[in-house]
Amino acid sequence: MKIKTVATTSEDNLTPTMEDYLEAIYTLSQEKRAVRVKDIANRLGVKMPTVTSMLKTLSDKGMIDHEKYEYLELTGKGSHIGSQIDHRHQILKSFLIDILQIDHDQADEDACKMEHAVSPTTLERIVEFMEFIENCPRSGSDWLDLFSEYRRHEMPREKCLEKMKDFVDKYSAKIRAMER
Amino acid sequence: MKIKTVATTSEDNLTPTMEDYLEAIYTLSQEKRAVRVKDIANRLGVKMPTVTSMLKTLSDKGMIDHEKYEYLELTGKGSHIGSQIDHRHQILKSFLIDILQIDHDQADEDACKMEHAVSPTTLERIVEFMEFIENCPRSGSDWLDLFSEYRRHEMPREKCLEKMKDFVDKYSAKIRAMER
DNA sequence: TTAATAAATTAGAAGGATAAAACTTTATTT
DNA sequence: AAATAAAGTTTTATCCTTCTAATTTATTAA
Repeated sequence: MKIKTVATTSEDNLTPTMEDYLEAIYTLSQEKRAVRVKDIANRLGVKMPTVTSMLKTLSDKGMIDHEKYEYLELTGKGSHIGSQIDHRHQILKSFLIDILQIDHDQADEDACKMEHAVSPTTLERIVEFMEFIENCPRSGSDWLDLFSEYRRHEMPREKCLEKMKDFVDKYSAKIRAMER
Repeated sequence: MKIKTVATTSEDNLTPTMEDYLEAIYTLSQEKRAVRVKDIANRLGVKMPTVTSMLKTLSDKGMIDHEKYEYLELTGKGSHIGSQIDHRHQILKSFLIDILQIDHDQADEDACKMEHAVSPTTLERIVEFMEFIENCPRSGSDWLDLFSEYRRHEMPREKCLEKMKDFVDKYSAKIRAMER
């Protein structure tokens, strides 16, 4: 028989918003020696009282150490989660910028929302996909350049043909190299 | 001088949750003649009173027509938004399944969350990227099959070489065809 | 057609995220 | 050190989303 262990506030079901706070605190503490309430508010685009009340919540959940009017620090748990979220953010941002060629600011904005939406499986698959693009001789960075041109509709027949020939030459050389 | 026009409930700032309801109602109304509160509740995994209160909100926003205890219908506006959200969902799902090769259920779950996170720009770029993969002679469906094998770590050297040769033959033929 | 059942709604409550206003504490300046 | 400014907190309130329990309406079966 299963007995539910006294469920207090301290369960670590974090909402996306809480994750955002942990991520912000994590990145801020990497940028400067001390994290201030004001900085968190600025980073997340909310007012200071909102931060204060969230700090209370995160304290109760054992994610941060915080004494009134004093500096705050992530606990081991909080730091771990903060870095995780930041990691997801970086992966998604890289995908948006390097593969989809989204501009920096937009990528950052989208990554910030997507980091809460994407499952671990999908995130891992995105990493594999980026690796695959990089490593497969048929894709790689010149193929991504092609995507860039494709988007701009700058792909007249002759240019395309020329590029295809270029590619097939290099590709054949690669095969010969492998055979040796 | 700008005068703010009496901002009542009827502003159409929709939260992601509201968008989910509109999408659910939209897809349900395509699946069956009448949409029932119970169906919406089931589809979204909430209880019926939650649906009732959201229907009130969406009514106030002019998204649905709904008389107590009677069937409900999307208005033009509501239907338009519902179909838009569904469209985003389909695009993201297709990307997750066809490109990233995520399984169906997981893709559906992720798409449902991502549909609120991804900007129009990024969504459009994903469409272009899928088109590019499909149309560029260097990628295409066999390249995606390669990704599938890559993921499973089934890419011994000989197999890779063999595949590369196969590809270069077909690719060369394609170039010759274009030159004519 | 009435009794039983299913569907929908109301009422009341709670938790999460936010902010304005007022207050307290800490830091800075003179 | 006192005065001023800046940072942080409390209090109070709102909006959003959800729920349970109780009630009402509609549908179905006897």
